[in-house]
Amino acid sequence: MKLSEGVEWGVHCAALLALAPPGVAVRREFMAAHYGLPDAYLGKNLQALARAGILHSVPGPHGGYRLARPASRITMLDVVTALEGSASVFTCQEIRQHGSGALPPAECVRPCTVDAVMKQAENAWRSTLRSVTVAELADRLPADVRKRNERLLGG
Amino acid sequence: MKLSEGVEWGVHCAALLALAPPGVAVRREFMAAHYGLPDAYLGKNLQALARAGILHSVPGPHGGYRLARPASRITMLDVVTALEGSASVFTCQEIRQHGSGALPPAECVRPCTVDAVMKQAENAWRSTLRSVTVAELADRLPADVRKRNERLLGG
DNA sequence: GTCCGTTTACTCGGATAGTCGCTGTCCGAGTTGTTAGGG
DNA sequence: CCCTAACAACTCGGACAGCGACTATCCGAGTAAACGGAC
Repeated sequence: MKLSEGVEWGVHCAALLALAPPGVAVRREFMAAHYGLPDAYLGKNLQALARAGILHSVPGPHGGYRLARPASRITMLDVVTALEGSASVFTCQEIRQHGSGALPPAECVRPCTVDAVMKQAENAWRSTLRSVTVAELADRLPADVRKRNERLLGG
Repeated sequence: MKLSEGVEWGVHCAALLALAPPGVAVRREFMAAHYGLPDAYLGKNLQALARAGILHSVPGPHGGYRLARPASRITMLDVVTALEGSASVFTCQEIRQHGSGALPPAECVRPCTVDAVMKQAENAWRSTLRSVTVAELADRLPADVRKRNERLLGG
């Protein structure tokens, strides 16, 4: 039970792309070098973000990746879901209905309590991630760092 | 990113053990049959719970597992942590300090914003799981089911 | 009848294979900018 | 000088190995009960 390493990469790269001028694509190799990541494998993760409609990929010279919509409309949950899949962390196997102690369907009209608590916990986790946008992550960078990155991406 | 299947087994078995008379151990095979689980592999998970001090294992005839402390003092988080490990779901690799865009240590006095949000989300998740005890799970069973299980375990 | 030693059966525990998904890498498809040639 | 067409370089995209963790299983170590015999 741990998140893929690429989640951290995706969030940081999205926050970095938020500092690029609108419509400008950033090369994959640049982001990989900027954060010291393996170039090819980073592409694997950015692909997933592009498929999810979070990033837009531009091929050819002057190509790269740009945000598919304003950074203020991209939450951390969006990035995590795109990279980890939308499946629940916990999937109830309904073991209460199996084995020698199986409950009859009449007793299982109400959802499994264990599953309910797990879902509630996961919702709390998701809500926290949904409450933070990529734009906010970019804004919370130190001012000088933000300016430096904007200069690197703008030129 | 998904929980081990054994988590569900562990929680249900703990809730079942909460219905057994104090001091009485329940055989592993009984629990496996009760929920339709693979006997040997269930043992692997119960071992982890025993090592974590949640269950107490009793060898020999009339042996089995019993709760190591009152069910009201065992939370779902305890069970999950025992089976999945205490490591964080997200581990910040501090990529902001690596690569060509590495930040100087002076800029990294404050923790990484991404890491902070991830920790906050995970704390929300953990808090929800910590708020429910195994005793409550057992109490929320339908009354007739609870009585039936108590009778199965008591005799 | 009581006590003790042996036997027996039963339970958990760790060590051992199999499978799936994440990690890491490579080369090909597609697009754009460039450049050379002709009008 | 301008237009066109072919070329070349650069970018992402999907297909191909490597590794670790979860899944599944088996047999041995240890224990408590039961049983038989002696006193």
